[in-house]
Amino acid sequence: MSDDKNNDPFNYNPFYTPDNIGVVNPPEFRFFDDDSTNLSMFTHHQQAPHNPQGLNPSPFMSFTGCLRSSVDYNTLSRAFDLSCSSSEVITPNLDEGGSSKKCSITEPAATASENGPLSPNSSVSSSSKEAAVEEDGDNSKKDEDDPKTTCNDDDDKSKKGNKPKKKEKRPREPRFAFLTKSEIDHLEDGYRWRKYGQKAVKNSPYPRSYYRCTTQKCTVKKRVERSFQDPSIVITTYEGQHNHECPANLRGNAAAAAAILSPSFFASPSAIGTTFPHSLLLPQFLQMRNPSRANSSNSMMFYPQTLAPQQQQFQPPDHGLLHDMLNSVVQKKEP
DNA sequence: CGCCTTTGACCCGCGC
DNA sequence: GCGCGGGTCAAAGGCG
Repeated sequence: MSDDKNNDPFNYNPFYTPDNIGVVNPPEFRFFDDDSTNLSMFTHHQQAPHNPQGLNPSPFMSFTGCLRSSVDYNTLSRAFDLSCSSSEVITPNLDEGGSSKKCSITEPAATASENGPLSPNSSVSSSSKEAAVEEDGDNSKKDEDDPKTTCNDDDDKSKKGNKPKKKEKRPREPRFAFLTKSEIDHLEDGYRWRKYGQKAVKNSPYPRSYYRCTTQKCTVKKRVERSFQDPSIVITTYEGQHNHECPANLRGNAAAAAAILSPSFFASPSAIGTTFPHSLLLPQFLQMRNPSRANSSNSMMFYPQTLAPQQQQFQPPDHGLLHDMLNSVVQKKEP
């Protein structure tokens, strides 16, 4: 699937957006979201010229929002809605003719928000495959819901025993990938994760680790892999939405974080006090505030689009998750 | 003892 | 149909 009819893997740039993906101005960073059938690319300008809703103008707010709920469209919408003109979601809907559907971020996000930010049922209505997964909480997600209890009796051999009933294709939840410059693979983001697998990545000396949120009923997963071309880059892919409060916040870490982080940066105190996550953000924050002090040990990657793909030092993983996700995007756009 | 990581095996989708 | 690779399971062991 990731087989690249794409381009030269060594010159591949997942952050390169051909024209029809959407025009963006530097500087910016982007979030990639992929549910394997719907892939969305979020672009966000670092400078929000206008903040109509009085929301936090900081680009980090977007990031924190993403981390908080991983793929909380509602949060994203608010975060990115700093400037409606500059935020957009490109959703190539592979199921519907395959042509990229480009829309304002308010569209999918608003749909989600109508149902509540964390409601697993927040179906994105029509084309919400991801919502379908979460919502009919039944056992379409056999592994998420406490695998031990759900795989009851007989058919726990779901592993080996092929169920007679045709299994519908399990739609994947939307995903977001973050690139982080860090020496440690598993970055602390405030949530508790349990590692449930590790796989070698093809053509990469670095394995990919699979984590699941340890909170009950929470289906969020994340995958962590390291770019083999730039080992200092950690690619973290979140999948799903947290349906609970960030444990770090509950433990009062948020208060500490809020104490450290200047409110002037985060115009919305509530955003900090209740949801701001995590030590992960701190280095980025420090780097932002004082770039000279920040070394590269743990910093969020931003991709100024001023750099042409060929100019960028960082070469994303050829066979990583981003590659997969981006492949679908690029392939969509190529006739 | 509870929680976590490790790791080999298994499942499944996809391309050939 | 087969092989490959990604994703997941679950037993075993480690650690605090």
